[in-house]
Amino acid sequence: MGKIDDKKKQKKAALLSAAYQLFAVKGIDNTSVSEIVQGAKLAKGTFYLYFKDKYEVRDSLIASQANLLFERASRQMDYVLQEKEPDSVEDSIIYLIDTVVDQLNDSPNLLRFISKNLSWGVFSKLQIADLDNRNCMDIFDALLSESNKKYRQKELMIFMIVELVNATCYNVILNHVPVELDELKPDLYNSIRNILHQFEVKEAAPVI
Amino acid sequence: MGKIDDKKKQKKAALLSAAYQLFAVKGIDNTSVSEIVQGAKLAKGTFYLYFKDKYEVRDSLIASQANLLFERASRQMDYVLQEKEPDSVEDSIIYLIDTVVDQLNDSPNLLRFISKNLSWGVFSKLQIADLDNRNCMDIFDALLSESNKKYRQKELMIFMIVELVNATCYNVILNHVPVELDELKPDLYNSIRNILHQFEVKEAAPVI
Amino acid sequence: MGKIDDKKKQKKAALLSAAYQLFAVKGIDNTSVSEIVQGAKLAKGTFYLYFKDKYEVRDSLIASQANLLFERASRQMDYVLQEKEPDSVEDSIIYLIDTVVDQLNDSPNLLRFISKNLSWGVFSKLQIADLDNRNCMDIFDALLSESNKKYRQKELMIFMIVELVNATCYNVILNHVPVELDELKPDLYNSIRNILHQFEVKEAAPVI
Amino acid sequence: MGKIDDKKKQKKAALLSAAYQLFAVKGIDNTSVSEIVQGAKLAKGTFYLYFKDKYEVRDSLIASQANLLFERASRQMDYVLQEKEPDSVEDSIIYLIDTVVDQLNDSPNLLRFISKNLSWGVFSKLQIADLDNRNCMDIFDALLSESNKKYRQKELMIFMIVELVNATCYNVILNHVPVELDELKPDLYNSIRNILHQFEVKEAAPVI
DNA sequence: GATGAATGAGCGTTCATTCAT
DNA sequence: AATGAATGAACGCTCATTCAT
Repeated sequence: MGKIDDKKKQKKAALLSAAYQLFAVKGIDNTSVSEIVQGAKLAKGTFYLYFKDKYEVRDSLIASQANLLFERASRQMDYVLQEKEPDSVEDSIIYLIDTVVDQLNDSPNLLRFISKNLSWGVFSKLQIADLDNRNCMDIFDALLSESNKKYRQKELMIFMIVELVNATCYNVILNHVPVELDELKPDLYNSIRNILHQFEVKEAAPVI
Repeated sequence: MGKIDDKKKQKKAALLSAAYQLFAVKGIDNTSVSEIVQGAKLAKGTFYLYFKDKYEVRDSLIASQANLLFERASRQMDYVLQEKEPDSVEDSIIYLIDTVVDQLNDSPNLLRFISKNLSWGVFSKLQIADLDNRNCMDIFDALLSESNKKYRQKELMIFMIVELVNATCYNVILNHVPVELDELKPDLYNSIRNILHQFEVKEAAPVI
Repeated sequence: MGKIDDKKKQKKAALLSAAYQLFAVKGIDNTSVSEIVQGAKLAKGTFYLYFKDKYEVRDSLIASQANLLFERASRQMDYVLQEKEPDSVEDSIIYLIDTVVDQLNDSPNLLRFISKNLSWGVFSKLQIADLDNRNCMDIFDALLSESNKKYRQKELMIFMIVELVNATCYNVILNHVPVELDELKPDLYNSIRNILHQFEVKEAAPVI
Repeated sequence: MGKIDDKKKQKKAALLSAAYQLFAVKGIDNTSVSEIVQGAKLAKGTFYLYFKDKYEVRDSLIASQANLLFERASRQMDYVLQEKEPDSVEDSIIYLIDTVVDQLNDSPNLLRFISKNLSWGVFSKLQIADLDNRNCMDIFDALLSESNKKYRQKELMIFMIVELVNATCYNVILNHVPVELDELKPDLYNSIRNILHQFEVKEAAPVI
């Protein structure tokens, strides 16, 4: 019966949602299963019907939240690309990042959760469910390969960009130091453009 | 009597040292007071004579470890500057950062501890005890003011540099992904130079 | 309709069988209702349609398992007695016991379960279903009354024999200490003969 | 300071005593640490200062209780032997067993605890602290070697005797079935004598 | 000042039992 | 009749904190 399955999904979602709030605010280590079930208004035992422990909840959340993040970013990009061809691949990447940054700005919990739990090792292999099971790296790759420019060490380049965005936005959005997000953006995006240039392979001019 | 004070300092130092090792390896949340006093070979009650709780220990450690880090970096720079004038302020800054990065590479515990606990808010106001009570920002400031170039929004610039270094080194040194430190350095330092250029204020050429 | 009753019997049998395996291997206290229904491939709630709790299952199992044990022993004896008259009642009793011991040796689970759960109080009143509702004591009694010898305190005598067999076989069969079953048997059966002699009432020779 | 050590010993003793009562009456599996500390009127955490878990308590109790049992039996024997030389080694062994049986009769908890927890494997290797660290088997051995008779397979013989005593006394003392202890003793001891005879090696009469 | 035995709240986890479906 | 999701009490165990010595 669909009714029961619906209720189960609701319960699981309630647990994930409660855990997400708590993980983002207090961190995983300072969040107890008791607090999670209290937040979800369920009995303690119910938690263990759905998850092995809180770390399984975290893993589930990482996947789903990153999914949401990139899904929304991807949808946004598709919408924009319908309207107007971007001037360059760099512009596209900046636009993609800007969409992500705006999402993080709208949801500090998402930012806190992602920053605290998403290491590069996990991030780079993350599967985005609704995008043909491609991982995050593939999305960047696809964007880059549309360019007529060549890039060396693409993974290192993306790594540097992602870490720079993540680290600076964390402080700026959550603590408002040393500047506000609006003030950061121009210089952040400029730096990203510089990093892209830096990894660009200049081919020798063909000899005539 | 100094002897008693000496003993007290020794005990406090023993607690700090034991806590530092444990915090770096297991994280604060997974370190118990019992483990700290065991490591310091002191009684459990003694801990509470010196610290309110383990979070006070963490705060104390952040200050002292960052102190050590910058003190060493500063000493190293002074030593080098005696030998040879650097070609430019950019070179000096890169050199300073390189010294810090090498220290972090030599002591993963230090890196783990600093990275996880040192927010920009704390960092930017950090007092370096043995350096005329100047804070870390002042050191950069001093270096920059020696240049004949002008920089806008110095704090934002330093913030971006520090966060980029911190975030990339954390992954590269501790997890060896996506590359090894030697491979990261050239591109990391190149990016830093780019950030410096980006914040450089080009003065209008004087009209003759 | 018989079909429904059949299904019910099947389910009850499945629960008993699953419980028996688990009780014998892990002991009652370390066996959960969850494990039993899992073994029986039934839903958790179904258990409570057939039994109040696992202790009722145990009681039910004791009866049925002891039943099986003695039924098989009895069948075996009947079969043998058809062939050849035993030399003496002692021989018959030893033969009966040997049959039981061999069954226990073939099924350590049965031994473990019986030994841990079958007290003398329960055993001595145990009804054997297919044997005219006679209890175990009656079987011994019948055997003994076929003899031309007289025995005093028959119940005490049987008690001592049963306890000696049970206790020694438990250790020897399950733990193989201090000897193996083959090495135990001659001395065990010899001791039983001695116990039988010991309880034999020597009647005064009739005066002529 | 002795005072603190005294208090510690008192606490450990209180825990052992409370556990002993509970283990004997309810069995180990149905006894919780909570109940033990409640019985000892201590806090839950205190339990874990003295024992790893309840199984360590059990092991400690087995050793100490068996020690007490045999120490008392041994003392009693020494006392009696001062008065009068026993007529034979068989008499000595029967006397030793009788002393043990009387102790078990006086303390049903001891009997219940010993019977439920002391397997032959454990028993046969049990070290008696105050008896030159000899184990239980050694005591029997020593008694037997004082005889001018020879016995084969001494371990098997003692095993059969111990198991017979243990099994019969458990039912008779605790459940008063099928007879009372006074009624059991003559036949039990007679059986033991028979077992001893049975294992006695009759040496061939020297040929003249 | 220093100790470490003692505490008890709170953790993660299990499980007998209930009950809506 | 049969199910299995849900419950919450109770488990074993840890640990920050206190306090008599």
